[in-house]
Amino acid sequence: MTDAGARPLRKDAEANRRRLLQAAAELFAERGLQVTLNDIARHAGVGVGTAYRRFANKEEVIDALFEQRLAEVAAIGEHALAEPDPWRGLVTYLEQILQLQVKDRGLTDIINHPSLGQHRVTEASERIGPVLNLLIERAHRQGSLREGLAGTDIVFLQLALDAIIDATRDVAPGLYRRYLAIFLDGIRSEAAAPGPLPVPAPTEEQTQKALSPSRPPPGERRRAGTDDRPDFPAAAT
Amino acid sequence: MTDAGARPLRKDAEANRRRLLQAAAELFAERGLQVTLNDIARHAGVGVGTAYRRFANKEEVIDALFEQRLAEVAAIGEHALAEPDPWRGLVTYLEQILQLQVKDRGLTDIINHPSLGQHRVTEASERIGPVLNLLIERAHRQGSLREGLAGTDIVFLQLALDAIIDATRDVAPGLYRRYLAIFLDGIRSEAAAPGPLPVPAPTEEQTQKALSPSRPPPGERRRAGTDDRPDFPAAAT
DNA sequence: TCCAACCGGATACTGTCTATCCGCTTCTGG
DNA sequence: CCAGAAGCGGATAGACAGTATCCGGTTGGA
Repeated sequence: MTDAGARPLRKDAEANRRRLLQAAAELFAERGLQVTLNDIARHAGVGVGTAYRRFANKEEVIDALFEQRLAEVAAIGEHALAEPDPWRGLVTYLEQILQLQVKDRGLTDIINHPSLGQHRVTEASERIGPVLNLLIERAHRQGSLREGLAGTDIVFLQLALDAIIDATRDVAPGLYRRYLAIFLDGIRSEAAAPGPLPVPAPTEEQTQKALSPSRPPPGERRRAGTDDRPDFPAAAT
Repeated sequence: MTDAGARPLRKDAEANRRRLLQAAAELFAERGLQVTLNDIARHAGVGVGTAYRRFANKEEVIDALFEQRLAEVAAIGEHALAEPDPWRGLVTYLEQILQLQVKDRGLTDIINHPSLGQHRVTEASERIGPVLNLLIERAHRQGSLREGLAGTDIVFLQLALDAIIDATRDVAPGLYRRYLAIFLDGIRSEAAAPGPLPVPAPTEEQTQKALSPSRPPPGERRRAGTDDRPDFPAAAT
């Protein structure tokens, strides 16, 4: 469903389309979904007009990329399901998903503030919800999972960790693993003697920084001309 | 520091000032810090001009209220410190802070997206940081706290829980307690056999709703005339 | 009684993002 | 090789949201 359109675009047009998608992926990952279609165009090194001719609006761009992301997530789920040890499967799932989110701010956006997500949230949960439930069920059968824990719990646990990821991405990108470990210990059935945590505790300075708006959270202010680097030579013209 | 100004305001002016502060507190709690000074004025039943004559901008209003909130939080800290059992003290602290946040969206805003907080974050952490450290230290001496856990960890744990609170405030206001329990179990030293969780797992429907932007997260759209209910009769005029 | 202090709220500004338009350029098939 | 359809760039119009001011009219209190 990627590009099997009705009648083929002209060669340059198709190239620009890909260029835009690529730029959008990068920008979404880097800054989140709030980037402008104009931003994307500039980053892709094409005119705004071109962007709007290819995609009616940002929504369409997101849609075009969303499938990919969703597939990735689903793949992680399958992969986790393939893991012979159920508990390890669950852990792997969380680790991988979260790692993906560290690198892709846009993905986190869809999950946390689905302002642009709407129907996509539904789609996502229909796709990965079942996998999650399987993962949980398996772990329950193994007896490794705390009584009463449901698939939906994982979603909220992920949401919680996301907040940490978001706050620390630029300050201490791996810190979330510390709290993931804590979570996991709170989630397993037989409470093994809690081992050492994987990451050292954040310093007070890191903590401060993580809570400070110096990063570009919602409305970043980038100096002009910093992002209009057309990484690729323009197509036509 | 509340109102001991240089020379007293005229009676009506002072009344309006209080009215504005009151309105601001309500609105911040209900909708977060993103409300407009105009919103506040309308909610207070006074003109915008009046609002701007009393406070140069929203910042000033926040400042005027921030001290109160901070004091509340600090009080919770002290209170927790007074608790004879260190572990219970820590738990109490978290429970009470979080409960406060459920009711006050603005408080959460300052912590999570301090776009308007800045220096306030510093102030806050200077004020409650030490208390937190004492709380932790005490628990460590008791031996009830997991090795290596620091005061800063609590901040991030709180941040994580905040995300859940924010997402579920309107759908399942108490749900966060379920995850608090999980957290706590991941944080204590001797892993007691994990008891039942305090709140049932969220249904899939609740989960969906929590992730849906039907609530007013950043840019709510309220129908006109819904909020311009001057709860109090206007002062002068 | 008088006037400095105050009030309301229309409105001018500002900044941000969306989306279109149109003159020029480039592909492509006959 | 050439015509003209398809495409291109980017200035700019428009929509909106939030900020802040101004000024004619009102009020408190010495």
